[in-house]
Amino acid sequence: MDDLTEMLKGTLEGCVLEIIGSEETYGYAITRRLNELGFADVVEGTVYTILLRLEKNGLVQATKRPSGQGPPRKFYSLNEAGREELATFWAKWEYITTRIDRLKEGGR
Amino acid sequence: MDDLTEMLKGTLEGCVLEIIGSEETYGYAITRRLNELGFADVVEGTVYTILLRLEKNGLVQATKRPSGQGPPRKFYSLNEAGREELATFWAKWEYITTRIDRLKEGGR
DNA sequence: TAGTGGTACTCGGTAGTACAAAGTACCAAA
DNA sequence: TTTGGTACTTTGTACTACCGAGTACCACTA
Repeated sequence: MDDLTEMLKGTLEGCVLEIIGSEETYGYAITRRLNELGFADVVEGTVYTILLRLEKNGLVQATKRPSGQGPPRKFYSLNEAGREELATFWAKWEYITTRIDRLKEGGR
Repeated sequence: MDDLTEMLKGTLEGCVLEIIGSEETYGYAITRRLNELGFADVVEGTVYTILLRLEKNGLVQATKRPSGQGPPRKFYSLNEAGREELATFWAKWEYITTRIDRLKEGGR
């Protein structure tokens, strides 16, 4: 699938939140997860900028831990604000997809 | 529904293409249509910038016609390139929504 | 022991998009 | 004559994903 970047704007951050919400994890693994989900062109730089933004906005908590196979990993988990943000993300997603699908069906 | 702007990036252009594709129409009416579809905060400025972009990229054809109740209207219709772009838009949309819904279901 | 490749994070700059804001202009009705 | 609805344009801004380059740790191997 060719260039999806514009369409991913605003949704990729939510995807990262969802991944973190389901399991405490770190940037490199999140990138791999997104790639295997089908977002093949998402690169590390993108994920890290999202993670730094989430941290700056106080939606996640970060802990650095040694890795055993490379440099130390920075593990992220959602805090209360992050869980709320995730919920509103899914609400928005639901809202938009229903409207657009309605439009697609020639709907009113 | 509060601020959807970031999530609409990349999709709004496709919505406009779809609207034009189903009926030759003009900017002001497209804005109203989007608003009644549920995209309440989309304003005229946004739609006009999209229309100018579509025109610049050679995806639509524009014709100015007198209105009878205001200044002349600029009617848009899709050309062949526009119809192709619309098709790839829906393909991308399908692709992304299935992946994200899969992620949402905790899926893999 | 030097080199290679996989793991892991950071940072500065760029392009694209929706939006805000202000302006222009036409017309009908109060 | 002023208001309000219709209709388009233009300039500037904020936000986001991406690119590219850099740093650094570790295991394996020739």
